[in-house]
Amino acid sequence: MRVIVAEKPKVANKIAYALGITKRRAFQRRVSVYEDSNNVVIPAVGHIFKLKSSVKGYGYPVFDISWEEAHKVDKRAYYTKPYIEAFKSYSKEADSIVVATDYDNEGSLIGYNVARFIFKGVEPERMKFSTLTAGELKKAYENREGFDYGNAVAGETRHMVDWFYGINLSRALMQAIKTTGKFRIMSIGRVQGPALAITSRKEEEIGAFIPEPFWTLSIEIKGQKFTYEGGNIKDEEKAKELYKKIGKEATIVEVKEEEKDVYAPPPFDLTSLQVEAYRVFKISPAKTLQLAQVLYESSLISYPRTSSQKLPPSIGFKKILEKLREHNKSYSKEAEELLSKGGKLWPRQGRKEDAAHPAIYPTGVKPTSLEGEEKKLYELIASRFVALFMPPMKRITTQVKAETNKLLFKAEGTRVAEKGWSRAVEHLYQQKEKEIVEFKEGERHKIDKKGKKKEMTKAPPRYSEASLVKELEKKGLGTKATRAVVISTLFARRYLFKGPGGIHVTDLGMSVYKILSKHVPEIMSEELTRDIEASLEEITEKPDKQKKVLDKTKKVLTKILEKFREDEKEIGKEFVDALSSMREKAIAYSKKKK
DNA sequence: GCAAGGTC
Repeated sequence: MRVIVAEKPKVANKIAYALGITKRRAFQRRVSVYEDSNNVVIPAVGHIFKLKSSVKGYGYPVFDISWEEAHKVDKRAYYTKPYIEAFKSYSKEADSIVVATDYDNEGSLIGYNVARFIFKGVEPERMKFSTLTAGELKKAYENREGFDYGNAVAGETRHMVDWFYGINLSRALMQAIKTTGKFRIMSIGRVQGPALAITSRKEEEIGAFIPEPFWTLSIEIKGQKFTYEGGNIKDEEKAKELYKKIGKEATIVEVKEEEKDVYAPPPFDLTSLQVEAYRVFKISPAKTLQLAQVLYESSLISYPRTSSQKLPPSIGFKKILEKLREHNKSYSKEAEELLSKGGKLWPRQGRKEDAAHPAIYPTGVKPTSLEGEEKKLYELIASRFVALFMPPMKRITTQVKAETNKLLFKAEGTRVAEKGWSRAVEHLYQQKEKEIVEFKEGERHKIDKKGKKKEMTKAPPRYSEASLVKELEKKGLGTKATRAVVISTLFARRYLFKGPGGIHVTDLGMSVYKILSKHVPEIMSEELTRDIEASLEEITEKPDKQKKVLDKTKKVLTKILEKFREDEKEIGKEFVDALSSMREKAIAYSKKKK
C-alpha cells in the first residue's frame, strides 16, 4: 500500500480527487482518508509531533530534547491524536510513502516526522507542487522526486534553536522571580523579544518626548479655510509679524485641478486582511485570523494563512462572480455589470507571492447564518473581490492659492468624479473626501476671518496591533500565522496593554526589555532571526551541518545562561519591583475612576 | 508553566 501524506484535511481531499481516489472513509469519525486498492491519502493537521524535554521539571539549561506525539506533550493538541492514529493504522501495510505536504521547511518536516516515526524503514518520496489544481497534483504524483532531507532538517533545526532559546530563557526569567518567593509565568523568544523591543523603544521615545510650541496662520474666504503656505512657524514673534501683514482682501492666484486614477487595492493576503479589518471594523489581527479560519472551515473563503496577493484564473473568476451576484444586494449590481460586459475577467494583482496558496478569495458558497464580526469579515472579503475587476476610481484634487500682501495661503480639496471599484465596498466603508469651495483665478475676495493659533508638537503615535503585525512582517519576524499570536502572548504576559492611543508597555514589560537588552541582547534583536535564516540555508544544502549549528547555539546559550544565573536575585527583585509599581498604578487608576 | 511553527 502506498501512503500519501498531506499537510491538512482540505488538501488531502484535493490530492485524492486529482488522483481519482474517490472512496472516502471517516477514520474514528474524525479524519477523512481516501483510499483505493493501491493508495491511501491521509492528512496531517500541520505539526503532529512536538519537541519535548527529556528531563522532567523546570530547570535550565536544557538541551536534551526529542520529538514526541503532540497530544502527549500538550493537552491542547488533543485534536491531533486521531490523525496520528490514522497514519498508524496503515503502518504495517505501507510499503511506499509519498510526502505531499507544502514544499517548504515546515511542510517537509511535517512529512519527515510522519515518515520516520510512523513508517520506519520506508524511504519516502516527494510530491512537489505549488498550486492545488488537479493537473499539477497529478503531474507531481507521476514525477515523484527523492525526499528533500535538506528542507526537513533545516526545519527541524529551526524548531530546536527556537526551543533552546525560548524555553531556557523563559525559565531563567521565571527562576529569577522564584528567588523572591513569588511565581509568575514569564516568556521570551526569538520573535517575542524583538516585538517587545520595538514597542519598548516606542514607549521610551514617547516618554522622552518634550512638546514644543509652534504657530499656524489661517484665513477664511467664503467659508473656506486657507492655511499659510510657509507651514508651521516656530518663532512666536515671526508669527505675530506675519499675522499683522494679513490684509482685508486676498487674490486667488492659482486654481489647480488634477485627476488621478485610484486603482482597487490588491487581493488580500492574511496580513493585509488583518490590517484592513482593523482599519474598517477595529477587529484585532488575532481575531481576524480566528474569524477567517471559521469562514474557511465553512467553505466560504479560500485558505486564509497565505502571504500571496495573487489570484490565478484557475479559481474560476466568472463562476465566483455569478454566485456572489445572487448573495448580497450591496454588490450584486456590480457583479452583474462585470458579467454582462463579457470579455475576459482579469483582477488586480498584488506584489506578494506564496508558493503554497493563492490570495484570499470568496469561494462563492452562499453564506447562510453569518452574524456580527464573521459577517463583516466575509462581506469585506467578498466585496473587495468584486472590486478587483472594476475600473479605477477617478479622484480630482483641487489646490487653491490665495495671496494677501505677498503672503500665500493654500487650501486643498478632493472629490470623486467616478466611483469605479469603490461602489462595491461603499456599503462597508467610504473614503473620506475633503470638500472645497469653488474659486476662479484672478478673483478678489474679502477675508472674513484671520487666525493665529498656538499648537504643540505631538509625540510619535503608538503601535496598534495591526501596525505592529505589519512592522513584524516588514522586519521578517514570525510568519503570517504567528505574528498576531505572538502579540497576544505579550498581552497575556502583561508586558503590553491596550491603552489610550494604542499599545503601551507596562513596567514589567520595560523591565524585561531593559534586563534582557543588557544580559541577552541577541534575544531582543532581529539579527538572531537573520543569523538563523543564514544557517538554515546552509543546512538545506548540506544537512550534516545541523550538528555544527546546534552545538554552536548550545555553547553560546550555556555561557549566557551561566551569567544570567549569577545575577538571578538582583533581576528577580527588579521584576518584583516593576510588578508592585504596576499594582500601585492600577489601584490609583481605579480610585480615580470612582 | 516556558518558543515558534504548522493546523482544527
